[in-house]
Parts: sequence; C-alpha cells; structure tokens
Amino acid sequence: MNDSPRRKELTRQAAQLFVQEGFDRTTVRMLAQEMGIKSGSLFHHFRDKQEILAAVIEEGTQNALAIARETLQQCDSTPEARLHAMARAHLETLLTDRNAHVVALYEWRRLDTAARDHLSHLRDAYEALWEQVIDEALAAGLIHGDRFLVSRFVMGALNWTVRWYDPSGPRSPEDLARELVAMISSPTA
Amino acid sequence: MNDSPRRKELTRQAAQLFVQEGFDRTTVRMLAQEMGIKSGSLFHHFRDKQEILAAVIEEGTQNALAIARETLQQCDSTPEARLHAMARAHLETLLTDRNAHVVALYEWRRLDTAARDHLSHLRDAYEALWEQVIDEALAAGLIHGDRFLVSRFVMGALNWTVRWYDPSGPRSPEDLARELVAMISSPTA
DNA sequence: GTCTATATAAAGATAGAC
DNA sequence: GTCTATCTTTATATAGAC
Repeated sequence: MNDSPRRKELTRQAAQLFVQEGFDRTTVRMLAQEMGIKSGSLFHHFRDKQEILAAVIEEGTQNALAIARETLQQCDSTPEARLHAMARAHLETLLTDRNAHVVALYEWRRLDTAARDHLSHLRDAYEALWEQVIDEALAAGLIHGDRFLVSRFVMGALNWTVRWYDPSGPRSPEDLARELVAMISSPTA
Repeated sequence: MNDSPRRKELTRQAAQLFVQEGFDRTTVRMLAQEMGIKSGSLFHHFRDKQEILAAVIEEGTQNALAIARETLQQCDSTPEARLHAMARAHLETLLTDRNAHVVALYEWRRLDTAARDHLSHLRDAYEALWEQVIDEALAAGLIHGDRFLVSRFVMGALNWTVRWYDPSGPRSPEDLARELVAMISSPTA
C-alpha cells in the first residue's frame, strides 16, 4: 500500500499481538483496539489482514538482516567471536524486542503465496549470512560437521529459545549465545 | 469422554490435519470430512474442538514417552549411544509419522488451562528422560556446558527439523541424529 | 484518517430423527 | 453412531458520513 510512519507504527503494534496470540487468533478488532482506533479504520492502512502480516514479517526480517550485517562488519576478529556475535544479535532480536522477528520465524507459513514469493529473498539473504559465518567456523576447525545440517541445528537451537526463555530469569541473550557457541565448539581448536 | 477404538482412529486423523494446517485453521467441517462423517457427528465423540486437540496431544506425548522408555531400556551401552538413540527416536516420531508428536510440540499453546494442567506431567516425564540422558553425557565428559541450556538447545535443534526436513531428501532421521550428536560431542572424549 | 453501521461469510456447536 | 437442519456467535471486510 504505502510506507507512512503511521503505518510503521501500526505494524509495530501488530507484531506484538501476533507474538502474544498468534496470527490466526488475533482478530482485526484486537488489532484496532491495540492501535487505539476502530476496526474499520484499519483498512485505510492495510488492504486486508494478510497485508498486515506481510508488513510485520518484512519489517522483522529486514531489521534482523540489517543488524546482522552491522554486527559482522563491526566484529572482524576470530570465527568464534563472529559466530558468537551473530548468535547474540539473533537472540536479541528474538528475546529482547519480542516482536517482528519472532513473527517472521513462527508465522511464515501463514503468508499467502504472493507474499512468500516477495519476501523469500530477504529470508534467504539472512540465512546466507549465517551460512557464511558457519563456513568460517568450519574452515577454522572451530566446529565440525555438515555445513547444511550444522546451520539448521544452530538456527533451531536459537529459534526454539522463544518457547522457553524467561526474560526475567538470570540469563541474558548474551549468556545463551556464549553457551551455544561453547556447546558446539571443539575445545581443541 | 471415552476411549473407544473409534475415537482413537478419529484422533489419529485429526493429528494429520492439525500438522498440515495448524489447529486454528482446521475447522470441524474439515475434520469431519477427513473422517468421512458429517460435522455434527463429530460431537458424539468429542465434547468440543478443544477436546480433539487435547486427545491428539495426549496421544502424541504418551507415544513419544513410551518409545523413549523402550529405547533407553534396550540401549544400555555408552552415553553417546544412548544420546544418539534418544535423538533418533525423537526425530522418527516427528519426521516419519508426521503426526501427534508434532502437534504436541507446536500446538501446546492452544490448549486451554485445564488441558495443560492435565497433560503437563506427561510432557515433564518426557523431558525428564532427556535430562537424564544429557546428564549421563555430561558426566562422561562427552559434552560440556550447563545442563539446563544444553537440554533446551538440543531439543530446539531437534524440534526445529519439522520446519525444514524433507522426507524425500537424502537424509534419514538417523543421519540427523548422528550429525547432531557429533556436533555437540567433544572429539577428545 | 477515523468514525458508525452493516454486509457477508464462516465458524463452533446443538437438537432431534433415523 | 450418523444424519440433516439450524442456531448463535464471531470473523473479515465494505460504504459512506465526518
């Protein structure tokens, strides 16, 4: 539709509800109430409910991608440090904001075909960054195994944290990132 | 309600739809059609839609628990072999059957409070088996790290396979289990 | 850009016959 | 145990005034 600041703000609020309730359980009336408007007004900003989801997921993936690029640019040291920085950045977008990135991961299946086609290149770009960091770690002998499987296992371990992580608990996203890297690293490297 | 063989069969069919479409998107009419009956007849077997979900999740968790117990009883060798056997069993219930265990993991949040209370002990028993196997591996020096975090990272890596695994691809659940154990094992152990 | 009012469709669930 | 028929509620989405 458009790309106004208003729409950005509404998208941000929608993300929060989608995380809390899930996309299917979130009604347009709930969304409108969260935004402080009536349900009819919502459709001035978005064509339909699907478009809200697409906007949230686009925002979440773009943000994660931008942060990951920045992280890798700033952290130009060992493969271990870079892997740790990526894991930390990933966890922070998932666990601290608790927003659009979570929706991008957990509600991707709810996108219609057109939206998936439009957004898959963003997701692919983000995953490509991960594979690059994994490759570096493999090449350095920090970790071992199949490139494809290691990437997916690591992403799985990280993404599943959304299900059990307690923000009020003793562990920070950085703690988790450190422990994960330690878990898969060969101590002899 | 009851526990007839008929109800068991209907539960099995419901599981398949819940995996394919997700619980919220699966309508009682879809369920009825899959079962070869009309939607009104469904409520002879289940009080409401929630009860179908609870039946599926109970079945999925009980089955996973039974298989895990059997696996650990039969595999009484090294901590590495036991860890591998558990991972393999877990992946097979998720990826080969593609059924009730997937629903148990991915639709748990959709259970109402009463059902969660009733089923959480089953889930806890299953997770306790995992922690036991993780503990053995830690004690043997096969893996390193925090007991709690290692368990959750491993479960995350395994559970996330549902999202990307291709049953028609070259890798078997056993391949995945082997690679995962290799990824987290210290080669010096 | 937001409102009220409402159209339209689909959902979960029930009643009573067979 | 299954059917048909239907009630009731709730959902997405639209139209037109302000």
